[in-house]
Amino acid sequence: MTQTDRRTENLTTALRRAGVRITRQRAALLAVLAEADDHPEATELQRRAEEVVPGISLSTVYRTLTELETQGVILRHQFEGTPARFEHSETQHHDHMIDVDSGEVVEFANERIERLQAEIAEAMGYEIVHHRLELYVRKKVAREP
Amino acid sequence: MTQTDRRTENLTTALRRAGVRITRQRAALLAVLAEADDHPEATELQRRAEEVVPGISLSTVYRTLTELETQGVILRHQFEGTPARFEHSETQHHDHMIDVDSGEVVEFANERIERLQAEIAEAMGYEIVHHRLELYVRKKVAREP
DNA sequence: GTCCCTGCAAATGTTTTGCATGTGG
DNA sequence: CCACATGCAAAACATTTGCAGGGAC
Repeated sequence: MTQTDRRTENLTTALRRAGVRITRQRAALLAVLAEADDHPEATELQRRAEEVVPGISLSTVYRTLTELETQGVILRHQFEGTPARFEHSETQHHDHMIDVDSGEVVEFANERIERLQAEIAEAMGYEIVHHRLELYVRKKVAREP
Repeated sequence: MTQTDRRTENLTTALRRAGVRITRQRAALLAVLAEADDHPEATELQRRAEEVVPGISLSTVYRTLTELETQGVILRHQFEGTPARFEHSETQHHDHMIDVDSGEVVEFANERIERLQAEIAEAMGYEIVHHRLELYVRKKVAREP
């Protein structure tokens, strides 16, 4: 049993305890999400899940993603100009850089930025519920052409 | 002549030079945008513009907003869970805090965060095209109830 | 007068929902 | 078994677009 399988198993148990039935469709999506190290959108997740559950409908994919988001299992990102993209939330908090040319998503974390954000909110009488930091970037060329 | 009027007039001239015809609809939207100190969405801008140009269509509003964004006159923000919201871009760069309870948008600027972002991108071989920092916040209560 | 712009209606793309049927626990 | 999940089709929603007529310059 791989570590990913074990993680998925624990998750499944936790979800069941939370009253979420683990159907074939949901199990497939959980597996797909656990394996994914990119940030796929709903249709891509459907495509990947179909290898296990042919005919899984897009509505079910969306309904499941919403449920998993509610349960805190996954994160939904709305980057500019694309459908929502998803990732499992078992990793450390991080923000995203999006390569505007390739669409590739790179994760990064910076403790100082996090702290500054909290301070700013605090100073204005607010507390942060969540935040969103996205850097839309382009690969640097060694020298101007 | 107010300062807002003067700004709008200069803008109009600049846009005309850029080959953008200033129709009644566009003039109305420019005026509405210049006056607005909030972050209205397209339908709200249509509502406000209708006081000057009754019957202005939503397509025209969207088309104009896209054009003005291209010309660098306005900024389009896609906050979570709402249609796009717009603001004129004549002010200093800033980021946004969104009160999740009221939907109110508060602007803030922080030079250190800006610098950190640039450094992070730089360190990973990228340059920032643009970025997006949104703090979804809640008003702090003096003491837990 | 010439293009560009407008309004309308229809299309688009993503996501949600109503309903009859299927199935996990 | 039965409450909840699914698939399908249709709706919802924000935004864009094709087209015929109108207006800025």
